[in-house]
Order: sequence, then C-alpha cells, then structure tokens
Amino acid sequence: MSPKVIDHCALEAREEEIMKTALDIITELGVAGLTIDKVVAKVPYSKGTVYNHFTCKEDLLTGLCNRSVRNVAALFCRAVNFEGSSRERIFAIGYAYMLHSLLNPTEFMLVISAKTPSIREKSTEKRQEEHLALESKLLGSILQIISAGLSSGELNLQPHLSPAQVAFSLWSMCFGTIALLHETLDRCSVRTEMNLERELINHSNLLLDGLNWQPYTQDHDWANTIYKYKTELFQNEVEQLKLLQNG
Amino acid sequence: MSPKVIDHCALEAREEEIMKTALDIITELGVAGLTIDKVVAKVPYSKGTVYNHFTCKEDLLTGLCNRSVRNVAALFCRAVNFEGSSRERIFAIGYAYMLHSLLNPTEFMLVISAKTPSIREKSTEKRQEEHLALESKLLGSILQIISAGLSSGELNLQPHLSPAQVAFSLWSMCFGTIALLHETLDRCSVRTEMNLERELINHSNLLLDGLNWQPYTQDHDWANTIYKYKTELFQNEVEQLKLLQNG
DNA sequence: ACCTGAACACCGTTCAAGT
DNA sequence: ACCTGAACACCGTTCAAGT
Repeated sequence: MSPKVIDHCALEAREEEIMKTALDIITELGVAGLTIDKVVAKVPYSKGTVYNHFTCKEDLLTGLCNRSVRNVAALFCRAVNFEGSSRERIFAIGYAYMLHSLLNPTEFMLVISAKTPSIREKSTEKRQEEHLALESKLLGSILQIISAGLSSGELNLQPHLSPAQVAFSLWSMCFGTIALLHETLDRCSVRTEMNLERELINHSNLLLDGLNWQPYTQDHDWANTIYKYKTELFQNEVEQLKLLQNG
Repeated sequence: MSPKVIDHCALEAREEEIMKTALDIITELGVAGLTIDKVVAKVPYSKGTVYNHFTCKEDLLTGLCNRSVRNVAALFCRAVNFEGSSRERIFAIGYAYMLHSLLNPTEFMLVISAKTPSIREKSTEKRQEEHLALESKLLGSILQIISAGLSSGELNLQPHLSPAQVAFSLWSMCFGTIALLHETLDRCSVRTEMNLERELINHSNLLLDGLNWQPYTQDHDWANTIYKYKTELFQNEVEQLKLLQNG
C-alpha cells in the first residue's frame, strides 16, 4: 500500500467525521445554529483543517446535502428493482422518498435550504456539479420505471406528455406533499389533521390514475403492496422508523 | 386627530419602510446577506429603533414572510370571485400562486426559508400567530371553491376524501411544482427543459381529472379560460410580469 | 416614552509560523 | 505538504445616556 492510498482513506474518513458532527449540531440547533467553531470544538482537528475540506460554511452545507441525496439515490435503486408491476415500482419511489424524509428530517430540511441561491452560489464548483449529477441519478431511476411501464403497456402516455414531464409531475407531487406535511418544516392548523403516509398515497393514486398508469387504484390490492414495502423492500427503514418514533 | 393615531400611522409606515429595505437587500444579496447593519444604513432610523419593531433578525424575516402571504391571499380572493365554473375558479388559484411566485421570486423563496424551525422559533409569538391566520385564510379560499363545486355537483368526492384533503392535494401539487421549477431556487439539468406555466397546467389537469372535477380537461376550452385569466382576472399581474421579463 | 449608537460577545475566514 | 490557532473584520443584540 502506498502512503497516498492511506492518506486518501484518512481524508475521506475525516471529511465524513466533520459532516456527521455538523449534522448533529444542525439537528440540535438548526442551520442558523451551525458554526465552524462548534464543529471544531467537537472534532480533533483545527479550524484550518476544516477549511481544507470545505472552502466555506456554505460548501459544508452543500456537502451535507449531497451526502443525503446519495442515500436517497440508493433507496430509489432498490425501488427500481422491486419485483412487481411498473406502477408498484413507481409507487415505491414516492414511498422511499417519504421514508427517507421521516428517518432523516434534518437532512430533508437541509436539502431544501441548500437549494437557496445564497448557499449554492458560495459552494465549490465541484460540489455543485456533484449535486446535479446526483439529482440526475434520482431522475434516472424514475425514468427507468416510466420506460418499463411504456414497454409493458401498463402506462399509455397522453400525446402531449413526455416521459420527462411524467417523471417531473411525480417528483413535484411527492416533494410538495412531503415538504408541506413535514413536521420539521411546519406545523400549522390544517396540517395537524393530515397524515403524511395517507396523503402521499392519496396524491400518488390521484396522479397515477390521471396518467392512466395501470392497474388503477380500484383494480389492485394496494394495501398488500404497501405491506410488501414494509416487510420486504424497506424492512430495515420501517423498523428504524418505528424505533425512532417510539424512542 | 389625537397624537396616538398619528403615531400609529407613522409606526406602520416605518415598519413598512424597514421591511421594504430588508427585501431589497435580500433580493440583491440573498437571505444570508441580510444584515441589520445594512438595513440601518439605508434607513433614517437607528439600530435601536429597528429592534423596537422586530425583536431579532428572524422576527424581521417572519414579518417579510407574512407581508408576502397577505398579497397571495388578496390574489386568492380575486380567484374565488372569478365568474366561471368551480373548476375554472380552483384552477385560477394555482394560476394566481404561480403569478405571485414569478412576480415576487425573492418573497416566494423567503416564505420557504421562514418556515425552517431555526427562523420560526426565534420569531415573536404574535408574528407566528399572524402567519397561521394568514395560511388559514389561503386555505379558506380553496375550501370555499371546493364547497361550491360540491353544491353545484361539478365535484363528486370519492368517499375516502374530505374537502380538507382535496384542498391539501391541490396546495401541495402547486407548491411542489412551483418550488421545483422556480429559477431562484434551483436550476438543474432536467428542469431547464420544463416550463413552469405549462407544467403547472398539466399537473392541475391531471389532479383535477383524477378528482373527477368537471368539466374534464377534454370537455372544455381551457386555453380560453387561461386567456380570460390573462386579460381580465389577473390582467395587471400579467402585464407587470411582461415588463419584468423584458426589462 | 422613545431614540441613539457605543460596546460586547460571537462568528467566518485568513495566514504567518510551526512541523 | 499539511496543520495550527491567533488575529481581523463583521454581525446580532444590548443598554446607558440622551431627548
């Protein structure tokens, strides 16, 4: 082993340690409560070393955002490979997104924060490009399922809609629903009567029926599909969530 | 006129002046670039006076957020009173939301920012309550149209959906679409091929068809309805937008 | 009663000195 | 070549002094 390889691993581990520490601070004190001083105090490196990894505070935030999107991408890959109809798989994408947002509320909020221009503009070019690549990966998973649905005939596109537009309608519906019902972000009068899982299922069904993606809501036992998500596809995540909500 | 009335008006005018100045700074430098010092430098009052109006920087941000939601509420009221079918009026709500986000990109971004716990928690109780009241008002407009649709028989609710759930599905769809396609917030590879107005119309049609809200997309000349929005209901806003996009 | 701005504590970022 | 932390400029917030 050359020293370079060792150094490289050590650098990566250190970067991960800095990011994990920053995430803990944000969970406790909010994005505005994050301070490089506080990170340095909890980590065995100096300020200068932190600034060797991240050019500024915003670059660190974008790094955290990308770390989170990488995890979502992994969940989406599992959804793509779920054994079932194309509609069951596209439905699993939204379910995965929801599970991730519930398991990692701070990260979900951070991804939204990191999109504001004031944060993005100050980040490294490298990390910004990484962010775009990761988002393309997410979209790739969705497009893969849409493509399968078109091949199998389960999805019949209306002539004025492209696959990218369909992918985008699903994405924005999931994003909007999760963002507005996310407890970390907001808790207003109306929303307290709403249940995220139930509403996401409703909205998905409305949209997928509207897109003519078969089998329709009334032609399939969707409760059973969700049972499979919970006990097979996302078993670990659902168990973690139970622990989190009980503890 | 008693001196109290004069003082009260002066106070309100001053508060508006502070908020407008803060908004200009955010438009130029982003939320992170907003500084009480910069506000004070542009305004004929001292730091202490600014802190008499807003207990802290976050309270000022929430104030700006409420100011923006008040304007949205006014547009929603106009949508409710549009002369047309209930579906034309509910469609106008989403259109109004979109126009507002395009005309006031900084404010749209700010409303999202102001929902993060770190900002909300530091704001005055009073301003937080005002925010909830304003959001209820928005929702009230949507519920009013849903109620009219139910009465006229144009909307037939599926048994498992309540009016509040329908209102929420429309809200989250509009929010998600506008947020993801908002240039101020994000500009990624996929999104550049997307056009906000076109996609919002698509998503609205898919959702409203899915909800069985008549007349269906194919049974009405929606292009004509949108023409009416542009030339009657929201004539001023559309003209302002043209000026903004050409200038 | 309200306004003012100096003063203080804290934070992001840099860079000369050290290894 | 990489690490360190003192130093600097800037910012949020307070409050004694002034009107």
